[in-house]
Amino acid sequence: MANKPTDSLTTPMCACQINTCALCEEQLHSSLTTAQMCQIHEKLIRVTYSEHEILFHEGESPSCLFALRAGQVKLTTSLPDGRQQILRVAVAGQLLGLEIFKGGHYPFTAEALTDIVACKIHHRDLQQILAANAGVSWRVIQSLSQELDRADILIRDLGLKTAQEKVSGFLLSLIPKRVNGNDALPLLLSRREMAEMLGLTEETVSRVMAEFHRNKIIETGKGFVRIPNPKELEKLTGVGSNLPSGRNRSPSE
Amino acid sequence: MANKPTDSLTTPMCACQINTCALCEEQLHSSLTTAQMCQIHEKLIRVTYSEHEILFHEGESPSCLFALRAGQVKLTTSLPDGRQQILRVAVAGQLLGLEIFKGGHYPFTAEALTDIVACKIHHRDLQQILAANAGVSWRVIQSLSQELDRADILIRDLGLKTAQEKVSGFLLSLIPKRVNGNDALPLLLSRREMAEMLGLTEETVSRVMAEFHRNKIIETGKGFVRIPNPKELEKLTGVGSNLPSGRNRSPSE
DNA sequence: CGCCACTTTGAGTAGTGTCAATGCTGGTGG
DNA sequence: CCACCAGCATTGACACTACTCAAAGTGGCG
Repeated sequence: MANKPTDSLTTPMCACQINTCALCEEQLHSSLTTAQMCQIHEKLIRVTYSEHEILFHEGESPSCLFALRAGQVKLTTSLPDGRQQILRVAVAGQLLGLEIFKGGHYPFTAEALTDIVACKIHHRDLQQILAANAGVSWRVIQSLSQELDRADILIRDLGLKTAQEKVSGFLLSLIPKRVNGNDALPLLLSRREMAEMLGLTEETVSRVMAEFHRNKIIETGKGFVRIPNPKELEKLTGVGSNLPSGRNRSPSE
Repeated sequence: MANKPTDSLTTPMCACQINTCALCEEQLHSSLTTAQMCQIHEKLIRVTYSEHEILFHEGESPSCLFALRAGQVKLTTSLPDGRQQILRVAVAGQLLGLEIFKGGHYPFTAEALTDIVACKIHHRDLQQILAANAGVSWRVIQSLSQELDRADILIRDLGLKTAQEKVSGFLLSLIPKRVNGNDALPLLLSRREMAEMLGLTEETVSRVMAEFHRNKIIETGKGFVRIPNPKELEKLTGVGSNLPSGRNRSPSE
């Protein structure tokens, strides 16, 4: 198995489009019959959004869950006075809106950072599917588990790190798994948005980035960053064990 | 050292203990046969821990998932230099260690804040159970969904709130749903631990608490707080729409 | 060309962290 | 029983990070 997520193989064995949706990728093929998958696909609705469009607002009554196929979505929550926090950025392959299972309202606003392709599904439809297909449940559980893990890392960084550490950690997170040293990395977030993610102000982010630039640790440009030597940045993240001056005292003697 | 797995087998309808474990409460009864439930219970191991005992350490290879039956557990992660962050406090009824489904290692340390009673289950056993019982999967999904929701709230608070707002928000979170006005609420966290949860220092927490005390907003004592008039605190949390001076500028023009 | 959004830079300061000293409390052992 | 100690909490003086306010630079687009 392990066929490419691209629509490569894609023998559309039925009216629906097998193999084209995040909810139905590799890991499900083994556990579902074709009939089951078609049944699922009947409930899926292909949708697209343009950059800056809102998928849904915080506080709205949830109806649908999304499986992102292409593009990135920014998830934000805010305090009543307008201060805004980016919770995470969802990328292709991730599920979005899983929080609705707890009932209540969407706990955040979802805004397209790029043009988006997604499959959405009514959450009661999904609930039925979950009841019938352990494989889908398993996929959902893994997805949630990973989101929670990412959330925990952000909590740690927000709680413990200095501005420098936050920014360098964020920049490092842009580097894809397969390290190809010197490429320019796309940076979809503005300074303000980076600030909203890291619990800083845009001026602080800008200053830290400028300093990194001066020190030849990064090269900046509109919509991208280049990180010639990630090791340099790692020394500044706090997770690389050495730090010049932590914001919170270290409890280790 | 750590655990004393008191495999106390007691009571009900079959050899296993129906109705006594968080994994198997009300919502499951409808969807599982007694036989199925017994099958699950066979895999569960009743364990107890004393206050301050460690259930597992960050970075350890995960073997088990826990369902908390009684007591509270503090989940912490830290940077290599020792700075420590409390991610959340798990209470009775919650599942603990769900993050292991993503594979890898425990992403946090779990330490008993009180004496603990829990059921633990090997994660491959649970995986089998999940594959066979949609009802259990559903329960796990809901639990994860709720944890994620709580994590998001902490992210928001860490990113946006001032020290005052953080502390008042934390204090309000101690009030149980069923409001019984003037009772003393148990406070299991020390000042240091509150600080580790809120991204502050213990001195700052202490000062804010002292100020609240001076202003007659709270009464403090060893191991408890009293909040005579929660409305007063709500005015200081930032979620109550009015705030004297937010730390981050409000982007709302 | 001029407008607008975004970014950068500067000067000043509020809010927290840091360091240090003291007080309080509960447990331990002589 | 009390003296001692260790851990937690409080308080003060001071330092410094990151925020605030302000102004100017940059680049895209009608």
